[in-house]
Amino acid sequence: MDTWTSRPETVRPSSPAAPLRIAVIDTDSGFVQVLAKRMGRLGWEHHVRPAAIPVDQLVALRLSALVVDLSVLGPQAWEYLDQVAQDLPGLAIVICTGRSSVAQRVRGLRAGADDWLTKPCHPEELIARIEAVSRRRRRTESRADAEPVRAGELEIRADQFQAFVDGASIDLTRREFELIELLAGAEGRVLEREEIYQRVWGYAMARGDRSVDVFVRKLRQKLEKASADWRYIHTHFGVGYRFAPELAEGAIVVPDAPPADLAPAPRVAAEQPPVPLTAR
Amino acid sequence: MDTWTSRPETVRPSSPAAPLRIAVIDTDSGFVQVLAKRMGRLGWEHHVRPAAIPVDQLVALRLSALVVDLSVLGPQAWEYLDQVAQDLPGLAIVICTGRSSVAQRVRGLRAGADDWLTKPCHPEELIARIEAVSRRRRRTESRADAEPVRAGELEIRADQFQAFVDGASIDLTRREFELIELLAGAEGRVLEREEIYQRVWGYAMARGDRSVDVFVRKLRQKLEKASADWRYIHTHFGVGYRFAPELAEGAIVVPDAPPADLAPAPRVAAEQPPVPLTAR
DNA sequence: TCCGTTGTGAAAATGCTGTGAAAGCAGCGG
DNA sequence: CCGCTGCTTTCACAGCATTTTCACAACGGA
Repeated sequence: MDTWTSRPETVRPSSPAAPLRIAVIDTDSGFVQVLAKRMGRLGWEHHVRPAAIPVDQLVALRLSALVVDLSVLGPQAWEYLDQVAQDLPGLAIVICTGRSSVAQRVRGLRAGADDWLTKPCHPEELIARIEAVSRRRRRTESRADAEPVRAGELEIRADQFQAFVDGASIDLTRREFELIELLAGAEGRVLEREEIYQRVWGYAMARGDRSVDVFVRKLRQKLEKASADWRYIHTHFGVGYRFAPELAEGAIVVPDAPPADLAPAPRVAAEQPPVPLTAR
Repeated sequence: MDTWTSRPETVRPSSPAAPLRIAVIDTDSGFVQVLAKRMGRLGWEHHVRPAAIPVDQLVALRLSALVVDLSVLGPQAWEYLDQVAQDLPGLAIVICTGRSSVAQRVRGLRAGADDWLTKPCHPEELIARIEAVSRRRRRTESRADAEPVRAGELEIRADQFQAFVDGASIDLTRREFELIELLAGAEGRVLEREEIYQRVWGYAMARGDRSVDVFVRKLRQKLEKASADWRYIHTHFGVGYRFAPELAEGAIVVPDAPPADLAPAPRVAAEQPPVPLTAR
């Protein structure tokens, strides 16, 4: 074996980024214990379970990654893997299990697993693989210090889970807030329903689910009531929604400091034809 | 060993999504040959090199993933890995190399490698791991950060599902957009109707289906209205269509700083014979 | 000139989105 | 334990944007 092994093996410190949330499904108490300690020291939140975690509970955990020993799951391992991968497409899955055939590993990876590690393995390698697999994921930046987003007359304050117009709360529910936060954060991009659902609800959208539409309606109602001259959420037919504050047609611009006559482009227009609700 | 191994090991067919672009840096000709054949059959574009590929060349290759045997790189392996990971953060890196220590693997993964596979290994497992890694990679990138394509007066923005002229939306529907996106992406190549249909509609075109023609017409109409001096979509009789922005015959080239008196582009010479729509 | 291919306009079919309301659910105070 | 309350999910329907289909005209190539 040649030279690439010869250089010093300094291990770069792991990034201090946002803490990961990990669940480990395993019964090997020794292994799990070491792992838990290591994750604790890294500041990762972790849950250890000796059996499969139902999908809806997984959703509630809002994990970054799931580590599974397939042998713990018994005969339903593949089924479980399929289901988790399908319902939580954003979740990183690392399989860490005993001896296996190539075909099994291939099957697992194709089913949606992100990595497959064979036991016995060194905990540090597992940690490194979890990191590698989660690297792209920029989960929750702490809401606390996120500065308020302003758009049109709207002010979105992540630290309060609330949006304001003129300093008055719009009175959004949690989901409504998460939705508008996501849309507003996407900065004018069109978001597809599936992506919206996935990121707000935390799991895959069932075919035919209209929740996103319904919440968009509720948002539009509340926004309309509080900030009538503005249109914030635009529909892209067959695609999804886009957030962008725009003055409603027919809205009269009231200047901040009234130089009433040289009026900076009062965009009005008498009888405009009614605006179709869909933008494109 | 228990029951999870007992279920049938049907391997799910890999997704028919966009073909991957892979480079393999390895000197093990036998292994590489098998690999290349397999990738070929999957429709992946692949390059095989017996030595490190300079970073600027890597950029030009526009890869989805890079497979490296570190032992080929010699003493500069780590350095190279660091550099590639840093300069091409969007590139998936799979290390496939001979025996290694845990510390080496950890180091490689921390440095930015997405996976590490130990030789000897089964080509199919490597393929599956490349797929897994690309899958994850692609999820995070999506259309969001794809930069706009410009052609003639046209700007195609994937994140908006829309095309613009002068910053104004052309008002394309979803299918129209997907069609022009495909055509523009093919950059001057002639695409056959079957291929267009297959890639935009997602399934095989029925004999006699005219949808493609109809949508080309709609696109041409909208493009003509917004960007009259340009012809973008060219018909190739008996074959299909080709996208290429070309100044219309008879269009007057308006200089950047227009001499005010010869008027803003009164396009057209008197009766030109109508331009044949078909190019050849 | 003839035949198959492509352009065109409009009708018909499809299926997406907006909407109001009812049904499900979780938390709470009594 | 019960019923209330507010939020979320589901449903059915109306309206209409988009897509598909069709018949026919125009055109390209031999």
